[in-house]
Amino acid sequence: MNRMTRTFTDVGVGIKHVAAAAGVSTATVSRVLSGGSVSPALKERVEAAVRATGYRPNLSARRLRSKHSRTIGLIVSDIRNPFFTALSRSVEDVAFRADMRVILCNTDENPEREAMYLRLMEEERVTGMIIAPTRQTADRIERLSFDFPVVLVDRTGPLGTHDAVVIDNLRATRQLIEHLVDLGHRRIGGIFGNTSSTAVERHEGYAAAMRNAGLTPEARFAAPTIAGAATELAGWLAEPDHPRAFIASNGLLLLGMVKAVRAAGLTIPGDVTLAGFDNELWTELIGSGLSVIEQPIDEIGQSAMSLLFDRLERPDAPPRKMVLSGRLIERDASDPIEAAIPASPP
Amino acid sequence: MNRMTRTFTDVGVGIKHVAAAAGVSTATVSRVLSGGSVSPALKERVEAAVRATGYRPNLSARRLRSKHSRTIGLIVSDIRNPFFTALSRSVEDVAFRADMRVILCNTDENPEREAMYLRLMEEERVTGMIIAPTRQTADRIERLSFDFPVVLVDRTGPLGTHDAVVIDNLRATRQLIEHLVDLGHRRIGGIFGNTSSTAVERHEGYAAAMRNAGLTPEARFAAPTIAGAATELAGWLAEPDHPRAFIASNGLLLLGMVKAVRAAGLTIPGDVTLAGFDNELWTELIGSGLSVIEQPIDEIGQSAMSLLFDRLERPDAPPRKMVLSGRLIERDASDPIEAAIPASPP
DNA sequence: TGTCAAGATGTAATCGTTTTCTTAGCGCCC
DNA sequence: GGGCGCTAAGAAAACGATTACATCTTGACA
Repeated sequence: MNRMTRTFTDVGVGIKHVAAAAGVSTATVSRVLSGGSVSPALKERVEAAVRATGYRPNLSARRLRSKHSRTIGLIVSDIRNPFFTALSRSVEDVAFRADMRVILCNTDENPEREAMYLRLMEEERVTGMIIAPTRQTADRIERLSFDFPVVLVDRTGPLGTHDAVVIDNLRATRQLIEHLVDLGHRRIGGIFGNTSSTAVERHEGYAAAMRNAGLTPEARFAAPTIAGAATELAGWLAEPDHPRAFIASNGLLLLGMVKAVRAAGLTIPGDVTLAGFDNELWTELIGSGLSVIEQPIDEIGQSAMSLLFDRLERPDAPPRKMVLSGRLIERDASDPIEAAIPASPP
Repeated sequence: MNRMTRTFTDVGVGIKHVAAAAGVSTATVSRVLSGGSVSPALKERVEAAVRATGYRPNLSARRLRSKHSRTIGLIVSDIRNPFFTALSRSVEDVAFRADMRVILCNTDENPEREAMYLRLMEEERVTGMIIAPTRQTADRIERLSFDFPVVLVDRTGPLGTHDAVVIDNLRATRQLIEHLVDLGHRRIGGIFGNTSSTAVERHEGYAAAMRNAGLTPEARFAAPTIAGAATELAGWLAEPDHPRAFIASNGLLLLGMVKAVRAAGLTIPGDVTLAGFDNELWTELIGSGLSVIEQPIDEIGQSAMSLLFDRLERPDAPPRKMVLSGRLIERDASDPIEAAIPASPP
């Protein structure tokens, strides 16, 4: 026990040692461990030997032989985005309960990193992969064929080759716009991410809803980060005739917008009303003037895992796209600024 | 290519196919792939064969034979806590650059889950493990010996058997208290988590700093969650003679406290001043009356990985404890309430 | 009582790599 | 020109489990 030199080169006990200790064959040990049929007597002896030797099965060997990795690859584009954090937690939780592990891959919206991680998934022979890809990579993935189920989350490609879980972005954006219109806003700017299909859809929903209401869309695009949105909105607010309401295509952008508003010395909802996606904890703190679409993140993660498991059982079933819906959380500016003012063209 | 039935049972090409395609032995292929010495001619042929066959090395087989898993186990207690999110990102980033993968383990401060994940780390034969354990598990870990380096982050045990990266909690808490005292506060309550060594240290620092200033500590403990702190503080605020300043031992608790204050119809910094740990993005939004200790999270993650790599090279060096320091970010209540009022015993 | 099926156990092949060992070839030096 | 060392390459062992297959025991049933 008190080795004077540690070496970290595993010289641990293997299944052979256990077998020897229990006086049985390795096959029997294996069967005890994986629930094969063995007599109670032997089973007990083996279990005792396992305890006595402190045996830990070597998962690499097990995987190599059994061809089951019991591993889920989770590839997210920005783990600092609370949406993906919550998603990770949800996926990890399901995996844990299914006795599977999760390899965490963070790509920072970088297609090169995505590509490397895709390759890793193949080399790991993962049981399945859950990924929120950039637009670029989504296209690639849809053209590629994998030896394991792939589930796209939050983001999809145009082809729909793989299973997917998304929310109804068009509907959600429409709700958001209608809400702002109800409040009396006529000019509503939008800042959207420039890397994801989700941002694209939300932009489309925004544009459609605006036109539907007889209003003119004013959209700008930014890197999907706090700083990206803050810079973009700061510039916008510096323009003489800027809108008094804005929406953002995700929580990070929304926070960036709040910061920009504050930095410009303006108040919410006094000067500016905001709205956007993700019911992040801090949004509640703003109090009024910041309505959001809450996404059912836990359900997204759980659904993704379900789709994945289903797919393992029916590899040839047609791909399923699961569309969940967001929930509008109204945190109104009680006294909207432009309520009485007629709409003016940009 | 257009298989009519997908099966997900890997029948992929192995190193043998590549070897055959290139007209060489598997040993040569292996050497090409891992940078052994082969003639340029063969090397080229092998690389062509790899490309042509779409060969993906089987990592399980590789690990089994080579005994290097190139895998880091990361065990955090609550991935939804932005501190751990940032830590994960940092660790993942270093791992990625070192061509290693990260297994994500979230324990929800649950010792049973921690135990299962510890076992998993052994079975995975990880290269190393980075863990933020509960107090209970920290004690266990310190008594246990592992076949791989273990680095404790954020939290430690009393024995110091393993490498660790922490911040100077006593100093940080002292800074926090001194700052509040400078602002004129005499009664400062504290809410601390009840699962981590970190919370304990911060409580000790708090108590010491208070006594040092001739003040009476008033500490309470709660589950380290938003709800935990919110409930605790709500009750506290309902008491007739409660403090007007509070500190929290982490960001989650701090947010819970903000919510409780708001829910009680009180204002920050008007009625209550808060302070605590973790410079989370939302804290800035409060503006005034909420000072925080910013932790160098990226550096913590990077240092943990460094300690781990160092340990691999010198297994027998004495354990190192790396103590980083937090930075006080003052967001003052400019006009502290009790400034002119003499201290009153609780 | 003999046959057969079913269940328990052991033997040995196997998974896909890396690595050790061997051999072949080549240049160098005395 | 023979011995020596060095490098490139292949053959085969090894990694540690699972599992196909063979063997043996036992009980049921005709």
